[in-house]
Amino acid sequence: MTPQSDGAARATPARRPTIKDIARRAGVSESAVSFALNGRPGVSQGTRDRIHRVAEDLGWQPNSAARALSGERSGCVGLVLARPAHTLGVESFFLQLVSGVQEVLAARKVALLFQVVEDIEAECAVYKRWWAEKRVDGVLVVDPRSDDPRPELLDSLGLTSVMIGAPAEGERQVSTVWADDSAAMASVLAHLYELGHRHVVHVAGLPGLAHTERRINSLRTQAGRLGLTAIRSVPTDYSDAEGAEATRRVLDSDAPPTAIVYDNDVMAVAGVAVAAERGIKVPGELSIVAWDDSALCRVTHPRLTALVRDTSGFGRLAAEELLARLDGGPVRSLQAELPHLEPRESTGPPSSGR
Amino acid sequence: MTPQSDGAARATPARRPTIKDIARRAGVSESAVSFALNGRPGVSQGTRDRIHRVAEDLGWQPNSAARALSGERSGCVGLVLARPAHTLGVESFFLQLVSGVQEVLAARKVALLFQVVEDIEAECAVYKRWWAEKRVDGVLVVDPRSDDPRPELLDSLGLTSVMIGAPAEGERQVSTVWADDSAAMASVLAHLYELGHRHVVHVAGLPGLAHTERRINSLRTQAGRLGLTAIRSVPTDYSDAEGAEATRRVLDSDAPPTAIVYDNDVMAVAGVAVAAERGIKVPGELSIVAWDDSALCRVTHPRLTALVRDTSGFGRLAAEELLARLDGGPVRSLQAELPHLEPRESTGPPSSGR
DNA sequence: CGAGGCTACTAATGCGGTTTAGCTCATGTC
DNA sequence: GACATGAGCTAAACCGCATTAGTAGCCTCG
Repeated sequence: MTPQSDGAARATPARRPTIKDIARRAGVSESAVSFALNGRPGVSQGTRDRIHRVAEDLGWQPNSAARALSGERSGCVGLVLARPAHTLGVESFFLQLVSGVQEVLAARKVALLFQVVEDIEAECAVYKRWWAEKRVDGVLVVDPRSDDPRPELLDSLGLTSVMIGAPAEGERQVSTVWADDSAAMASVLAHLYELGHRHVVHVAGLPGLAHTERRINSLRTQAGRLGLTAIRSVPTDYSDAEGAEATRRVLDSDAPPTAIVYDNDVMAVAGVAVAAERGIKVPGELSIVAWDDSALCRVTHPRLTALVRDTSGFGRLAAEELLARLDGGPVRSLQAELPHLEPRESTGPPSSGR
Repeated sequence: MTPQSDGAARATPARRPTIKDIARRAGVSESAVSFALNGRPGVSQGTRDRIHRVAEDLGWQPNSAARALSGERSGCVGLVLARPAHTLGVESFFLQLVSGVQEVLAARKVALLFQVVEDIEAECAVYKRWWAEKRVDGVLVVDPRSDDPRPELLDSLGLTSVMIGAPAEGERQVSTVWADDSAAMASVLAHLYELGHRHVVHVAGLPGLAHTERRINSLRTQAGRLGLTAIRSVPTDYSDAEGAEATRRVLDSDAPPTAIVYDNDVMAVAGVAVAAERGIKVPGELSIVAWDDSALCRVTHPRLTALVRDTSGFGRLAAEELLARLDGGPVRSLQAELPHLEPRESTGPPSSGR
């Protein structure tokens, strides 16, 4: 193969410097370099400084593979998203979460391994493989479920992990970062109650997810407390299609609600579209609340009242807890800041006619 | 620290099996195991089969660090997203792209390292660090710009890479996967022209991006060819806010257009909201086209005519090209399937009054 | 029948770090 | 002045795999 015809040929790139190079230039042994660069005792301050200077000069960075092989850290944490491909990408939640996670990880030079899979079985398989390959030091786990198999698996593998979204069940060595969905639901209902709504429907997300269950339960409890009569939750898969479908069914029922709470922004927007389609005035004849704020909620007409969460802050919190755990910290359960309701134009008093 | 009080303590997890374990169980040397498991010659079929069985039994997986250290592959590719945190997460483009990328990578057991940074300088720093740490074998690069510094950097580092979105400039060793934005813009304009529109505005994306420039140029060319009179492009940052703002300015001008083409779905939806706000009928008084389809385009009222691209297919194509390059394939420039227009309810003939 | 060649395997080395054991020399102690 | 001590450094082993350089045994052939 001639150099000029080989598509993959290129000028030899600069060689990566190693601690051996540093040792030679600084006139010390490789071990001294390792000690100095890792801040361990065994080298004088003078030598230490000299080694640091040389390393800087050479632009040395530790070879992550070598470090992972000898030390026990790979400098990498993982995040798996189990979602069928077609439901991906509409919600802003994940990218925001990830951007928060990154902020914290990047500061500590920890990389994030990301994988999208079809279902939870595939997700578990990924954890097993990552563990066997020693690819990650720990993982962030999203979408906790009621009766979730993952904590047990992660525990048995000894993979340090942080669950994002629901408090831990049982005695697992899994930290948790969660938001108080119950209190949030209570604040949404309080808002609607004050406006005069007595008949509210909750278009919920996937039934298996822990936070869905918590929201549904909270809805029941609050309804009892406030003395609301007709309330119920309708499960969906979070897609715009099912959100619209659920809205149609609910509006077609004998006693349609005066307000609907949607478990994500996409479904809420779909709900607005269905109302528009039928000539139902929002908020005059129907009030709408979206769980999770995003640009979406601001581009509809009317703009949507939404439950605002600091999603990227949530990500930061989770990443910090994971790093703390990797540093030997205890298993903890951390609660994120309580979401607050941002009233906009999609909620108002119900029309007296109904 | 006593075991029972140590939060991080846990039952010793199963030890990872190594090729040494396999060698012992199979009664051969470690090298024989390595040969057998990597499909190299030097072992008889019988021994090969036996080794494979033992490896299977033990649930062996290659330690990625060890492999990266001895072989030259890390089994990992990278993707950096340079976006200010607040503009993240609204577009469906990236998650869809990533999900396509994953499909291909997962099949080959290649991991994806993902990073979100603020700007292109930080992006370049990440490439340098990844290279120095030998963390990735190659990278996928998104959001190509006119006058992009990244191909040169990647080339000098010798980091195998695939640009997603624009054909390569110059003589860089960088493959490209791109869509024909010019032809796509032409098809959008043809559609509007046939409906009778002669005055079209293009609410474009970020001015520095290569595909933005291509779309703008194509708009000019086509306008000349079709004999459209008043046409122009307005740059934005892709956000709903700027999309709405641009729409207001355009509608307030002396000669408002009869149709607007938006460079992404979010801005198009924002445009619909502005029209609704002002009581302008869509498509009666204003036709709207969104570049990129998503759930968003289907939940508005009316539903939006959109330019549909197979985004996850795009991701698959890019990932395949990257793997091919890593296997020694030549630098190529691949064109993705031409986007097609999906006419929905937001486009129609212009009102004669205008 | 011995040289040469092939097959099937083993031993040894290296990748780039970390870590343990050991070594040298100056210092303090009684 | 003999001896323990500790600071400051080096040599060597090791992590788990890939790879190169053998080596032993068998077959072929002049």
